Amino acid sequence: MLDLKFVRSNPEKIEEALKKRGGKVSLDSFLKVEAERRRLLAQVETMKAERNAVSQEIGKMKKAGEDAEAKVLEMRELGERIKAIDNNVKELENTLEKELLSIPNIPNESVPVGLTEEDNVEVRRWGEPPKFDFEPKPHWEIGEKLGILDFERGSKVTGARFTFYKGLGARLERALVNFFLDLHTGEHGYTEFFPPFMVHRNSMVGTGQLPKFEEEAFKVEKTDYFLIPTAEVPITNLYREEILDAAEIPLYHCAYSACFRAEAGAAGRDTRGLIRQHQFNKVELVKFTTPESSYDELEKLTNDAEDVLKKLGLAYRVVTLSTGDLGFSSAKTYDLEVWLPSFNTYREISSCSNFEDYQARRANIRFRRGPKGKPEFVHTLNGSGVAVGRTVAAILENYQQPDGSVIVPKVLQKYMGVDVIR
RNA sequence: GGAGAGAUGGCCGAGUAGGUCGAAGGCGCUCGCCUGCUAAGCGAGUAUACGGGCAAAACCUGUAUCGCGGGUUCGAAUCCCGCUCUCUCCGCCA
Repeated sequence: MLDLKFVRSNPEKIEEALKKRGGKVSLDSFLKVEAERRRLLAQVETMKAERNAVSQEIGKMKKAGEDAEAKVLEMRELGERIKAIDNNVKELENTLEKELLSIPNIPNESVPVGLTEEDNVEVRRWGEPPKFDFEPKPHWEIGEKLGILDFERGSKVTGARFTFYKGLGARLERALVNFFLDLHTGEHGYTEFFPPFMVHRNSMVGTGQLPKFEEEAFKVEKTDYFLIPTAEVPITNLYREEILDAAEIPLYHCAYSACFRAEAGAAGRDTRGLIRQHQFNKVELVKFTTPESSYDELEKLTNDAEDVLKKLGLAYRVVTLSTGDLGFSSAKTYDLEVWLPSFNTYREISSCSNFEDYQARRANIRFRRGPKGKPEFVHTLNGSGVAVGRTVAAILENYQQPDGSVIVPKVLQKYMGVDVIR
């Protein structure tokens, strides 16, 4: 959410930013409503001031045994008018809040301007895509053949885009979760959390999934709970409505969670394999920082995620998302894309973003620089560290052998207990 | 799921026959004084949001906030209704 005062005084900046994102939005009506709100607010607050003063007088008069009936009647009538205007103001505020919650974040200056992912800018590459002297297979074929992935039974038991992992497949998934968490807690300084997998509506609003993208989320019937689409939601909302000490931040948190996504509008895309599931596992990195350090922290966070792929020996590249491809709440995002032989291209496996104070304002997460400091909004960041299912896909495809077996990357061998899946 | 108790400022904690309570007191914290050092002591200050004044900061001023929402009333931390959460006991359960 953007600062109302900022919107009020810089509407052209916001309109420009929205345009860069590919929307065309005018703030004219918003500003008109906002001006009306302030007009009415000033009016009703003056009336309340009078009521407070006179009510106090009435109290004194009654105590003194005087007749205050005339003033009581007067105030009764004033009260009616106050109530009417109050309702009016509340209505306008609801309208404004709804609008405000639907305005995306303003992209950072350094974000390349463009309307699609074609306009994303590659920042760097690491590693060499493997060369095969045989026709490499897609991971779903490798997995099925090895008997470690069962897509058909996933569909039978639950539905499309759900999968069973079996044997060393299940173990590989678990090994990756442990490896990711051990790496981030052991070498990168993150504190591990295990969050709830459901959150209430306000938390979803806090990180920006709601109100605009409700059709993307799974709602739990008979409750106000949603299945989390990422651990970003519970972890970022950890400190909602809190004021942190400056000495406490930056906070580095990481968490494993299952992630649930309706993938509305993705029909027909990536229908095979592990790339796009309704349920997948992910280890998420979340940071709470000061405003002045958040962009340095974004670089570090991205490096932390990259370290996972380096240690696994998977070729990847880093791209800066263009304004048009940027997520709703993000000011700047780097995507890590891992090489997938069957796609003959790089595919997203991690997304690392700086939200600046956009989520912090929605979730009301602040910090204080000192005993006399005014509360300020923190900056929040997060990134996948990394998506587990897609990593399984990448390992199966990049480490496949002519005989259909798959070599286990060195760092995973102690978790797997074997060095080859066959 | 049943019964009961509770929710007040950074923390603890007073405050119900409704009025001068944004809220006593204590702790903590900040600044100053005092004191060989430390500790102790003394004094002052110490919530947030949204408006208005101001180019802006400082500052001044108004409104709102005693879990959340609504109601009664000239006036609500105090009365009424609904909800949420916490604690205790019982039941159930991995």
